[in-house]
Amino acid sequence: MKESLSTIAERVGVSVTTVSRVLSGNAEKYRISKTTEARIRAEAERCNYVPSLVAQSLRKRQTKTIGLLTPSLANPYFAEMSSVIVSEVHRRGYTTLVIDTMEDERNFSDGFSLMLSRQVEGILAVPCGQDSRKVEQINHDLVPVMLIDRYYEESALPYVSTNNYKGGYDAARLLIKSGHKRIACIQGVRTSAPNNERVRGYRDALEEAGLGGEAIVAGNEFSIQNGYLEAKLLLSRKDRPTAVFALSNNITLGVLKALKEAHLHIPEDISLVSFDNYAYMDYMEPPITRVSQPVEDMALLATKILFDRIDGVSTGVSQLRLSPTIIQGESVGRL
Amino acid sequence: MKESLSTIAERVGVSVTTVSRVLSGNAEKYRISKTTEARIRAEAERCNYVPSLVAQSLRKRQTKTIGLLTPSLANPYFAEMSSVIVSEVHRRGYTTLVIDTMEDERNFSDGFSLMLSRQVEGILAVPCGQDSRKVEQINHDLVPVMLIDRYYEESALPYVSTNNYKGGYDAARLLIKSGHKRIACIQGVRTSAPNNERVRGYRDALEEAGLGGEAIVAGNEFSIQNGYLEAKLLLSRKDRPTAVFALSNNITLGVLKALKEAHLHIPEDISLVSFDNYAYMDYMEPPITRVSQPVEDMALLATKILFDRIDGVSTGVSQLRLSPTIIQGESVGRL
DNA sequence: AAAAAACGCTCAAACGATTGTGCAAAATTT
DNA sequence: AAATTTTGCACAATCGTTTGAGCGTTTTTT
Repeated sequence: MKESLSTIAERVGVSVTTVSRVLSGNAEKYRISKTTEARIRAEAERCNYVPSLVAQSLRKRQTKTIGLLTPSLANPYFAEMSSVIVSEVHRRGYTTLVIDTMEDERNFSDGFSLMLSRQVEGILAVPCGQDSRKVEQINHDLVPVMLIDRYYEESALPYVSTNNYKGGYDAARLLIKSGHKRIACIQGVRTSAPNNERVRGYRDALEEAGLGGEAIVAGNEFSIQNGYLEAKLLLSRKDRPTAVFALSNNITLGVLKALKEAHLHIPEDISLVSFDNYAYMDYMEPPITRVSQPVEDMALLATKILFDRIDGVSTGVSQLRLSPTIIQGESVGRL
Repeated sequence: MKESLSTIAERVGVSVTTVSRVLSGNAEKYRISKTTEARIRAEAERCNYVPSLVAQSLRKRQTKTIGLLTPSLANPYFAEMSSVIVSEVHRRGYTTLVIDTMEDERNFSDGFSLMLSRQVEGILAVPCGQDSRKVEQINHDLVPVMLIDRYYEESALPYVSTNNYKGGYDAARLLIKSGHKRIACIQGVRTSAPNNERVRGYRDALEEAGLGGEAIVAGNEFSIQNGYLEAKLLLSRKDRPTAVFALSNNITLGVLKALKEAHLHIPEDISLVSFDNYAYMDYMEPPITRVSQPVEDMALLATKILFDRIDGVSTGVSQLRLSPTIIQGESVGRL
């Protein structure tokens, strides 16, 4: 049932070497006769021979495999990213091993070790946690590592990310230009570099407009619940904000729930800008104005750089931030 | 840099065998002295030894790997499914190789071959296309295959799917009980078994209520555009339906767009029931009533059955359909 | 007709692990 | 003190490939 070079060799009556050379397309190079070649090919065909990539990997010392460590496949943002990566890796003749770290630093670290023992030729990872040492050592000594979306602040590890600062800045500018002064920002996890960059952009925009004192930054999780709770608190303030900037799609959903409970309408009573772009946002009432991250480009670029490194094409230090774009909905009112 | 049993053996001054036995935890069994064991462990630790799963796989003839073939990781439904599978497989000490077939039958078939050459011990797949022969042969001769979500009509291949018939039936019943008689159904691809089961359930419910003649089934794709176009057509009929049953979340989004353009409000002017469940549906205006598929349970069950088969625990023919549940929104009006 | 070249294929080692068997030295029993 | 058992480890084959080197035949060259 399970065929190998030797079972074929035996039946055809030649050596394993010859079979290998024929089936790997080197018949000509090693002067195997047309007749022998044909007989071997026929037999391989007949018995449905499939070469063992495991054996090939061992011998050739390349597994044609890359590892992907994502914090949550269930999150559409990372799912889309993974989708692009998996396809692109496949297009290049490699296969992807996927591990979902579930936002856990321990899983992340163990995942790396697993990838190493599986001899992957490169690793694409969305990091969890703050400690970059292990990753740096692996990247330096063993296989190329490429970070996506998140990165370590003080590290030289290459990454591709959204220009989150610009996203935060542009969103805040948009609201300011529409006349808003009390603009609250509901953030996600505070240890995440992208989150902090968004907040920094938001703060700078306010500062620039002479609204530095008005900045309100709340929240600590990229979840619906966090968005809901923080929005509840914001709405109960005496000086209720006139606009909310939600730093993720889930936070936005939570905000929407709170607004609904307070019978507040967008954009008449309050304005809303979200981070992240999903199709459904166009179909909300009203459509949500949002900062769209270039997920596909990020994934493509990260994959390309990783493969360049695998192929030995030096690209120097690459720490890239791609510009987000604003998608206009109708959730921002003029004051 | 790259350590192996032999580099360690050499440095410690023992045989490869001994190192192997110590590091695989069999020191006791093979009477390796405590001192030797300690020296080997220390050296392995020092040089960051990571065993090669590739070499182990070749020798032990088990790769501890399973393959996952999904039609579109970018689709949140399959992303969630994949998320559960990847985690569950990982929990069992295996790793998942992922291929995105992009709904292409050729990719699907090639993906299977790739998985085989990588010697996976089992395959979880959402099939594309109609031809089950290759899959059946592989399942019979080589490695256990388990289908999820979709399945082949006339095949004995094991699968876990939603009870789509019940989903279609229940949704239609719900609308009928609310007084609707002209209930249109917008479907997805007509070669998909789940799609057809949903339609069959819908038809049976209408039939039962004496509305057999009223059935309207339109559409041919699980896309926003299809939902939009078909809804446009439906709305332009003289006998406009009073309710729409959209067979996927994307179709629903398309319907919403068409309704908005026609200035029709849900549920006053028209009712809507969707298939698939996503958090955002609770935050639409109004929240959408929908048929929720038990994605997590399906994924868990499929994975369990696959592993049972890998472990040689016979489970007989398992073709399972799990009941969907209806999540009540406010998108269905009484007539 | 002898020498050289081309032909067609095989040998054997290697990749990095695992594992049944074997064997000398030490410890124990008789 | 001889026989037996236990201890502690090594040998060598194996998994399924790849690959440099080699070797007998046939064909071509001179």
